[in-house]
Amino acid sequence: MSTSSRFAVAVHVLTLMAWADEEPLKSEQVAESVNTNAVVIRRMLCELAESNLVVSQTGSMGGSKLARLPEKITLLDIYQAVESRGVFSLHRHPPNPDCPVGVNIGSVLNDVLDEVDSAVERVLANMTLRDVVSRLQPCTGATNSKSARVTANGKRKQVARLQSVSVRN
Amino acid sequence: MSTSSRFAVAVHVLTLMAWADEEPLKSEQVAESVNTNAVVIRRMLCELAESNLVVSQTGSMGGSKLARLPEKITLLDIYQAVESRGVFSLHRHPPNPDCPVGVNIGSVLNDVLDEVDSAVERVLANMTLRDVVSRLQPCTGATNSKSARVTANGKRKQVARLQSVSVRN
DNA sequence: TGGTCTGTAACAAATATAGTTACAGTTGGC
DNA sequence: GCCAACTGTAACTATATTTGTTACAGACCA
Repeated sequence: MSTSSRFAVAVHVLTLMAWADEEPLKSEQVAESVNTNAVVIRRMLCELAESNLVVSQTGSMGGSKLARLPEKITLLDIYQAVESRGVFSLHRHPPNPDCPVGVNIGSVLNDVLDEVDSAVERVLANMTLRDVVSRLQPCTGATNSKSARVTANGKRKQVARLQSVSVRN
Repeated sequence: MSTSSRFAVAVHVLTLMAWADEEPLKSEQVAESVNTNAVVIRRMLCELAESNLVVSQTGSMGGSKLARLPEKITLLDIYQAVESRGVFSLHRHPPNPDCPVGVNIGSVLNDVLDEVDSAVERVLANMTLRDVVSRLQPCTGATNSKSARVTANGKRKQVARLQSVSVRN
């Protein structure tokens, strides 16, 4: 479905900043960890800044850091900052309005897809950046996090989630 | 996120067949309602047939119809038949393995994304094709459907879900 | 046997995302 | 003030994915 890795990259970026604590990170540094171009990172940082998740400073000695504590940033905040559309789309071209099904299916589907979106948002709202950091380094403190919730994940997809298309070739 | 309308089209196609009752529909007829090419429909019907949701017959007087009653087909069945991947993807290229965050973020994200996928599947499993048909024509019987559930959908997305990109221009 | 279908291959078009180059503007240190 | 090191952003290319189209082999019924 989704051909976009924007959410994954955004979580990665913000996790780096949570990890770096208050130290501002340069787009080059972040790009190196994400393994992409620094401009891609800067574009994303602009979106994250618009949603007040990071603050950036231009000029020498500049860089970006979190706008608030990791426990105050949910994955839903991140999702909404970088993904514009819901998880499914409707028809590319509108269905035939002369067909009794075609004329009405759109609104029925809209309701269904809104339900799906809400379910996704509920899951993401229940996890914070702090939880992600805690799972990254379980030895570190952060005892009052909700990271246990993450452990309770369901079954695996049949189709393995690959980290890269290059792996497929 | 999703650039694919496959799920929406698949629900539309199967709704037409539920509407047509036992009458087999030709791919041309279906294509006319969906407003697309008949080959696109036939491709999708092949996938739906592989998942045992429809049966098709070749030759003159041929066509496709549901393989079982609409109340025995959930939206999850349809989703799994036509959408191969989960709702989010990971990085296009693997992150830097020399970075403590980069090397571990993939597995943390996988857990999160599995949770999201499960939530989506739970929603879709709770609605059947019969429910969709009921919502399409509220005057018709089908009193024992779960269609009331659909009404309880959450808030609307900020970005309206458009039926067509052409509307944007 | 001919007309009407499906199944499928091969390709073109449209769309979206990611990556790249280039450069204006901001900032801090000297 | 000037230089070096940053961000912000435009313009473009590359890549991937989905959708649409044409063409045709094979199935089936009358």
